[in-house]
Amino acid sequence: MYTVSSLKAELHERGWRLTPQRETILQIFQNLPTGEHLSAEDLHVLLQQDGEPISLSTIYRNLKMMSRMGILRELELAEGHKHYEINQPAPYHHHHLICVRCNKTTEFKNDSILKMGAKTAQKEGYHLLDCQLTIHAICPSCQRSILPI
Amino acid sequence: MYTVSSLKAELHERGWRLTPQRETILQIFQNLPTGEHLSAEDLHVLLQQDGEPISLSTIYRNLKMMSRMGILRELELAEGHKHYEINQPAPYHHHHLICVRCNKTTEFKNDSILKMGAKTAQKEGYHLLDCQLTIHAICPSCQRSILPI
DNA sequence: GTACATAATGCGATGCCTTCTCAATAGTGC
DNA sequence: GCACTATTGAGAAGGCATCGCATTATGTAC
Repeated sequence: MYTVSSLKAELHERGWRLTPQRETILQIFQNLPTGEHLSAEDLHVLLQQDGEPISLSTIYRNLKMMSRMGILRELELAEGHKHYEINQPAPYHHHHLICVRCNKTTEFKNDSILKMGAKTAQKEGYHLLDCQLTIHAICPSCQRSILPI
Repeated sequence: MYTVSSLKAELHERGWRLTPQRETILQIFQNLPTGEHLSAEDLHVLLQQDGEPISLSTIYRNLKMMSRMGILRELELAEGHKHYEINQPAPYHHHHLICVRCNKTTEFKNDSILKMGAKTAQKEGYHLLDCQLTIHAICPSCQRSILPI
């Protein structure tokens, strides 16, 4: 599990600082039930409710930073804005099946996908951060409905 | 290859119409070299240069519609806006490796991923439209640079 | 412990991609 | 050819995300 002290170490390596805001954000994601993901706005509201508000600018900046460090995954689901979740190795690592009509999102696991992703990145000399298989499809219920696309 | 007449048939099934604009957009994507993808804006400019301008509203509407029909793939690369390309089966089907620092995007093929995606969709009763493995990583050149994240 | 350099925060303004509204246009079936 | 209505085009509006800058505060050196 990625800890606050490993975050601190990694930040210091680059001459950056550990702030209470960064620590809080990391902890929120660590305590989130597996497979739950938050948008920047969700996180903003959640923190206000918890009585430790963090400005939206800071949230956006740190979500982006933590994604680029490989700590978080940036998900493009179907709602038109990004979602974030903690980035975990197998066997917690998972992927998403999305209905393009009702936006219903289902998780599924498949460890060989992560292996393939790692192999591809390695072959090209890339340092892997995240690897997501996103399936766009139409769910059974939407297939039955006559509603337009 | 998906043709104009199959587009027409599929539109008519739903009570929709084949317009010159839709025909033009489909043809542009069909004639694009494999692996090239366009943003809405790219397409808009391209059409103006070709002397058959189509309004941005219409472009956005039809790109979305054709993605939801499974004709186009909607790609989330790293530039902050969507890109589109024609959706092709194996062995043309491919995936993307993206450097989160310089946004360099590389394609790679792996037919077993499409098979897994199809199997997953089928198992859940979904009608598959598209399946993309997106790898976020840091390219060799950016690993060497000292530049911040 | 104190002081300093500068990274990070918060606020509001700004930007950009995308969607919406609505009158005008044009496919389709009869 | 006519009626019906899906579609288009133009501009306005919306929403997510980023930027600029004054203020705050972390980490380091003394």
